[in-house]
Amino acid sequence: MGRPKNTAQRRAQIVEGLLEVMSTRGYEGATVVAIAAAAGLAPGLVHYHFQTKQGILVALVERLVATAEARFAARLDQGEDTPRGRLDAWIDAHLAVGADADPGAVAAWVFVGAEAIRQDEVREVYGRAVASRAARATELLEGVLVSEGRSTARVAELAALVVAAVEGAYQLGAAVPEALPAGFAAPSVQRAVRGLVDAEPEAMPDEGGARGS
Amino acid sequence: MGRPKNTAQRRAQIVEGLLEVMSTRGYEGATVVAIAAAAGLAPGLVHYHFQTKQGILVALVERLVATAEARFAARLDQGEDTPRGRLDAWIDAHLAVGADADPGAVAAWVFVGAEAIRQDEVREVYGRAVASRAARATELLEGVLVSEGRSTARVAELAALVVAAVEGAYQLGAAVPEALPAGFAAPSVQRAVRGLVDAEPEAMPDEGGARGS
Amino acid sequence: MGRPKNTAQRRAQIVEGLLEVMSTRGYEGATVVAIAAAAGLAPGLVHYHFQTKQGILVALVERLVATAEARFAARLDQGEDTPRGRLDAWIDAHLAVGADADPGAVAAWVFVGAEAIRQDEVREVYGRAVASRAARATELLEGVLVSEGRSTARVAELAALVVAAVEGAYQLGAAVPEALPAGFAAPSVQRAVRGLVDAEPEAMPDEGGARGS
Amino acid sequence: MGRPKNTAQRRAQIVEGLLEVMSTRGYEGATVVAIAAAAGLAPGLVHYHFQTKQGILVALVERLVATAEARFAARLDQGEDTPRGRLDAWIDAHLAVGADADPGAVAAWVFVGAEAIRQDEVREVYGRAVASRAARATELLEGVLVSEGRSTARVAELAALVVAAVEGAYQLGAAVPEALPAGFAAPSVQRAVRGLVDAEPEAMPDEGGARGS
DNA sequence: CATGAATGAGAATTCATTCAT
DNA sequence: CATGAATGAATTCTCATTCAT
Repeated sequence: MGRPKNTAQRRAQIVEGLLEVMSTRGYEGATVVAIAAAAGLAPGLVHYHFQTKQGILVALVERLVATAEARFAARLDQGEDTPRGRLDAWIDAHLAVGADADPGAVAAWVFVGAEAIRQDEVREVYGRAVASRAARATELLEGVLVSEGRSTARVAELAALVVAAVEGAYQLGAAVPEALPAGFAAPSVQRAVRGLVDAEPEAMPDEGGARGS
Repeated sequence: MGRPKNTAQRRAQIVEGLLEVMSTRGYEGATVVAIAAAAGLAPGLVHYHFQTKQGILVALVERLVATAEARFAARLDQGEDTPRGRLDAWIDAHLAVGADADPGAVAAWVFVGAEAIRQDEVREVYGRAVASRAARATELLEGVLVSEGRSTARVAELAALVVAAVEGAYQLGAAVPEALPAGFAAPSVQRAVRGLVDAEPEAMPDEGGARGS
Repeated sequence: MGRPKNTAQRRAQIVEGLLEVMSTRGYEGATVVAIAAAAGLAPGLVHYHFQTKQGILVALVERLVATAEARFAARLDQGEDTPRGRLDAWIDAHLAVGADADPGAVAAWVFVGAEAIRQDEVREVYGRAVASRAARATELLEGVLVSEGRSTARVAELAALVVAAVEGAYQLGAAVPEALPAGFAAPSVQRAVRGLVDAEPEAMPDEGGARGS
Repeated sequence: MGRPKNTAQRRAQIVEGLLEVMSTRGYEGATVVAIAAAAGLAPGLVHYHFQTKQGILVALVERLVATAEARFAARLDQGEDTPRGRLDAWIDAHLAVGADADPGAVAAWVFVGAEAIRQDEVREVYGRAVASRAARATELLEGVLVSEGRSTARVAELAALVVAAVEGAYQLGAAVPEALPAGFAAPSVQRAVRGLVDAEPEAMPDEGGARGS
């Protein structure tokens, strides 16, 4: 009785519409009418499924985070299951330009980052995404450091650096891709991380023992 | 006879007004009326000195670039005049949070980066700024690599990484500063760069000889 | 399901609003707010149905042309069906001040003519209107000339003169009606056209024969 | 003592500036800054010599009228001194496209005519110009009619028709010159007037006698 | 749920006019 | 007289949101 709800699908459609429009026009430039058109829906429907435009943006952040995590999971399944392999998979998931790359998503993410400065609700969800990403990077880096007998004292700092480099690569890639050297992407950062890990001092017996045993 | 021109001063005032407003409200949120108010001017005057709002943004990019370069120059004068000292001065000029730090400028720069995706004229001037920054980073890194007998083969890649990390640090610092570990800034990156340099292979006799002799 | 479209009706309303306001205030003086008020609509609605104000003007030109043609058709139905009767009907349709006269439309048409000098799109549609009017005048004059055994060599020139006189009468009638002698209008021009036709030389046997037999 | 006044020259310069700008952009489009630029003056000077922009328009009307009258006077000096010669000279002065023709002035005059509908002060001076033109046309036509022994009963109507045709030719010539047949101008109207004169009935003995004695 | 019209508060930009120098 | 900056009201156009159908 009654028609089956299709709310979830409609919401997803609208979020994709925002992603599409926002990747070239930014958040302010993504009018509700344009979002609806990109989603193939009538404008009025947008506000039936989302109370405000900001709500779509929040949903988009979650969608972008989920996609990146899915990419990581997919790469984990294919790659070597070593600490370094896992870290490389994570970097690759975030920077690769392979088949599942999405330049539009990169641009959209940059706009999300800018909106996070202005809108509290966006800041919150963006902050959670960054924090979760940093936590994952920390965990993966720690695995590598421990497995190579290095000190983990500075792991948070290293993770922050990696996350910052990823965000910065998004920004540059979206705005001025020609400014990046040809082939700059995952391999560059993977190599760099290797250098950073090697630069860490060896672990104190205690430290290594505490975690490794 | 006649009234003296004061365009240069007024333009500077207006640019500062945009910087002030934009650092918290973004570019779209920086209305001409708000800019004028921040500059202490009548709204109509803004368009007497700038044809369009975009023109103010372009002028702001130039102002931000010039300020960063002045900070670098100032640090060069105080620091050690060694390849590493110069590189550290550059990083410090771009990431330090000292007396001449300007959090507003950081946020504004992030918004500039986002606008560069949408507006061709902004992309152009932003692209020039990034390219010049990358060129400077390349030059300084090359100095360090050569002085330490390392290969310069990957210097462009390293420079891009450093520039990306700086942009990313701006983004994170402006939007979610609490996500960065306490004290994350210039020293972190300086340390990391040291690690990256050390990770580079030793220069081939030819290469090193050509430069080192 | 869904809300029915009413664009055609709203557009017509808005065009009438422009006609009303423009007839006394001109095109520049017809602000979108004034047009909306005259149409009994909210200002924002105007730009929902027309992308630009110029678009309303173009639609108005079409409306004015259509009205004049309808007046001509109506007079054709009532009058004698002779070449001269048709020509007189046309002149009357364009210059009469009877029950279906519209002084506002005359003033609006003058403003349209002025805008045609400045705006390409208006020039285009105004040019089409003038050309079609001239073509009709040519056709009707030719009918009269042939039926009276006159040469049609100068028919284009005569038609241009008649069209110019009509445009000029609009201009004078709208701006300085007191400058026109009492009763100046259709009858004057009809009489004058009669004189012009009579002043044409008789048709060459060939010419007359081809058409007149 | 003191510098010599150059007010008259400056006013003339400004009027020419308005003429130049207005001929392509219309009256509203002729901003004070643009007028000043066309006149080679500083914007502030304009309002020193004219209280309002409308004042410049009024002066322009006078300038255009004076120019046309000067053209007529010049042609009178060269042509035959017969009633028909004088009438032809007048038509030629108003419609010729010879060396002293000024397409810009024609367009400007059309804009003046439109402004006359909206602005009382312009209507007044435009009305005077039209009335004086009609009076002159009446006088010249009357001369021809009398000299050819025609009734002058309808002279006012004929004069109005000629003046209307001239205004209409300005309108069409300025907006859609391609709509006029090649060579349409003074000769066409001169020929037409000849036809109109011939179509007038012969004068009653009284009428002719009253004026001719 | 869906459609598309309606609202009204701004947004950037323009500009005649004024005025300090 | 001359210069060019300053003012502020008005203009077109945009758009998130609401709502009738």
